[in-house]
Amino acid sequence: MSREMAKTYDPHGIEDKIYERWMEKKYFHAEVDPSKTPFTIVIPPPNITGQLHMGHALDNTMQDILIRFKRMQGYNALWQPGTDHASIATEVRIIENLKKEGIDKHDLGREGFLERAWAWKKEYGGRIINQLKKLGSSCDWDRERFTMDEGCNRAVTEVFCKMHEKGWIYKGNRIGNWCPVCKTSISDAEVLYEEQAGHFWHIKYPMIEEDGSVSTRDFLEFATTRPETMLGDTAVAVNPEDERYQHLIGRKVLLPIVNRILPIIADSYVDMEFGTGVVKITPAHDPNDFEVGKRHDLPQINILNDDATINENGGKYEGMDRYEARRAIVEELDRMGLLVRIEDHTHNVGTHDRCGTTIEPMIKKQWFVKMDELIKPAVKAVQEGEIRLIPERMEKIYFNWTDNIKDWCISRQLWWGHRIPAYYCDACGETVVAGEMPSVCPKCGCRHFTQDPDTLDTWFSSALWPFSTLGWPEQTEDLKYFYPTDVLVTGYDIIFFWVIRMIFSGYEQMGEKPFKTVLFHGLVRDSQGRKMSKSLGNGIDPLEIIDKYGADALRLTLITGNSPGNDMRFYMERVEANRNFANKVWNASRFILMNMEGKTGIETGAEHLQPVDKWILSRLNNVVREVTDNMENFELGIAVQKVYDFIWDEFCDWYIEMVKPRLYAQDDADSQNAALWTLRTVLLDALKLLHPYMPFVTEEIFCAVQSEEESIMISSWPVYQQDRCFEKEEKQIELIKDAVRGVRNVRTQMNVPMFRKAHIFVVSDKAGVRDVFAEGKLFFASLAGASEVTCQEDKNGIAPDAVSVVIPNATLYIPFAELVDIAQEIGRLEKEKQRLTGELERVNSMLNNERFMSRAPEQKIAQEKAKLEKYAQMMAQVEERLAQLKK
RNA sequence: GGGGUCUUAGCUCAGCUGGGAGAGCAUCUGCCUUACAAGCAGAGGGUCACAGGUUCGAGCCCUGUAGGCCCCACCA
Repeated sequence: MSREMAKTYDPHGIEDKIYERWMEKKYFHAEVDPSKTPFTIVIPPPNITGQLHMGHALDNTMQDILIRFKRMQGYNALWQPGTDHASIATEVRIIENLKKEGIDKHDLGREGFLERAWAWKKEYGGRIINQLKKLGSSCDWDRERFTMDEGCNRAVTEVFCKMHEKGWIYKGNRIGNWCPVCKTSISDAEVLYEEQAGHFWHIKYPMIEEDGSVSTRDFLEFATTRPETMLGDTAVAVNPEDERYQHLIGRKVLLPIVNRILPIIADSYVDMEFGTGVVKITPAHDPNDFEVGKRHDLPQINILNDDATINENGGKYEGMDRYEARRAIVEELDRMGLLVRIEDHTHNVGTHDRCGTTIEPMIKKQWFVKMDELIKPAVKAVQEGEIRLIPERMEKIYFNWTDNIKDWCISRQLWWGHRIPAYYCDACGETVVAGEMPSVCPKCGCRHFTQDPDTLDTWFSSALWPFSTLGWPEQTEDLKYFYPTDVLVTGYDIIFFWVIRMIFSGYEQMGEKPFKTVLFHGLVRDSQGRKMSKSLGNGIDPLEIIDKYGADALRLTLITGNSPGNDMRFYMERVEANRNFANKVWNASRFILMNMEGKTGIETGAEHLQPVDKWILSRLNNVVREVTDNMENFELGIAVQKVYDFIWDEFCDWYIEMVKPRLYAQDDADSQNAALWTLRTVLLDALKLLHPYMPFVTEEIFCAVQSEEESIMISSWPVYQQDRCFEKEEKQIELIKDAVRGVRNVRTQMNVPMFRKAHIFVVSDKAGVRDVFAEGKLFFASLAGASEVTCQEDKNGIAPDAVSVVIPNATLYIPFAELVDIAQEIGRLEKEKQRLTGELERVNSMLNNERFMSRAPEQKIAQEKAKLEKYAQMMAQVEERLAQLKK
């Protein structure tokens, strides 16, 4: 039955071997089965550029725990895996690589570039999948999907066309965030604001006199952080309430350098308190100014090229980089005497989250998704509890976003991604949105079209992931059966990017929520609380941890001491502690196997249970119920902590120790069988509870102990059993545990490492208590380290110098002479006496030394005198005890 | 400016709907007891940030104060 088990658990080799067997047996695979209830999780698809990091490890461990738990509970558990094309992240990486070869993406052309991209996907796309496998993830790999595979492409096109038809996708001229390096627009969510030291340039524009001439005396002063944008100014604004400027509203100023006449307008957007209360308005290069411009019907003058150099509207500055132009313009203004002063000013600058470039607000024609209607069911779902967010506070963050929702810019000027299914007639320019290139223009009959060159935001396809992976837009059996999914596990950092968009997409396309629960986790930080990042070099590679300590230890570390939505710090010490736990479980199992070896009557054990056996079974029963409850409520860390404590503390440190005398004695087969049956039963159930967290070590042991069920991962989850509830025995054993702890305390206090012989008298006026000890004599004595236990009603016959231990309803007495191994104790005391003699001599000689007494500070003398007293006292005690013992 | 969150043992953190103050690591003491020294048995260590309030009772609920972290918006 048992194979050779090493003294120390070594995950090397074992994990891979087990994972292979699971794969071969197809345990991860789920098929539609109407007789079973489905439980579905769809993986947050990792980027194909990705390498497994701690965030993935945490995210996927949580999912794997839930999936394994539900699978064991008898659900038809599907964990749908796949990867994300990660449009811009991947494109940036490929461009970097091309750069190393000295190639620009435009040299390759669109087709050539895409070829490279697909080659990249082929080479690296599978890497992270293999890394997920090392972690033990029980995904249904037969169903692996990719956001740009055929099915997902169909889903994307379908959604785009449907929503366009509905008028919810539109193309508009809007001011948006432009990255001059990536040369693409990006959504608001992709902008990171950084505080940067900059300047505040105070500039004045000359007023235009009533007669149309340029004033040489009157100027209007304002401040700006981006002086170069003045090339695109089309107005100057003041607050309509501002008394200082009331009289100027409606008059005009001259825009220097460009020599354009600008109106002075009134708009409440202007803050009277800030700066001079005057703002230059550049509708084409500032989002606020854009809005002001629309309100006042101002012209929009774009002054920048796509690479942020000045365009033809910048006159002599054409071709200059934005920052160069800034310098030059400031100089020129200074020469003209229009520069008032320069202040230092730190302000927030928007940067592109992928490349760090300062973004430039630009007016571009982009595709947008209209959000106001679309978002409604998504708000309602969370409000009404149709979708549950864990922890609950995420709802506030969720609503904070939905309440301030803006239309979603979905077009990107990139090549790697889903190309927008819009076609423009070469002859008349008519736009046709369709699943494929139209053959004839509905307007002019021309047969030549050009497809929109832009691709979609990468989150557009991710938003469809919960149903596109199940076959949508086809109405497949999988879709009907597995959708809506049950839980989504993800980090709170992508709640806006992804979670919300999946929710509204699910309602819009499927008419049904994409998942019932969203379980959020936080970031995994380093031991100093810093975000793990490549630039800091403080990232810990999960694969290295797995290699050194095993996936089980890593998984446990990520799950314990962590609660939903909170960040956690990663400590190597905790990995070690959890590796030790795996080893503990291993050794307990080894012990049980060794004792089961060659025994035949174990199955009859259930008929002869003793109180201790009932105690541990009852405790297990409670743990089963609590752990199951915790897991149903997604309290994974709490659940596994309970399993950990049960196994280590109650099962190993108490039950196994209590049962040893019965296993070693050869005279009572019934008792021994009962113990072995209980050991095996408790071990197997405990392993099952632990399996979702530590799949490998539990499987390895399970297979060694048990051959009836072929794998722990498809075994059935333990359930609470009424007939395993033994309240009376629980109380009894708790009493004995108290007694044992009490005796051990005495032993430590009296410095008696081991009793050679000790007689413990249990005195209680309650017959029931005496019976408990009488019955548990054997293991009580063994745990307390006594050779004999006597239970009696009163103190009669107990030596007067006995040491007492008080527990509820009873007092234990240990005769002093028996407690102490006299020879050993005398030896110890002699040694102590010797030491004290030495100390006393030293102190005495000090205090008798005249020079010391005259020179040492009083404090020091007092100190030494106190010592003298203390030592003398100790000496007296030692001598007294020695005398007592020698008698 | 708006919102969130945290402050519990030396360190890192659990503590669900209010009733026992906990874990891991670290520290100290004693043990090579035939499953495990990656172990066993003990011990020390906390006015649960501060101030009020609700309650028979508060780490947990309410108000305020101080400090830390995060998200959103972004004032030219």
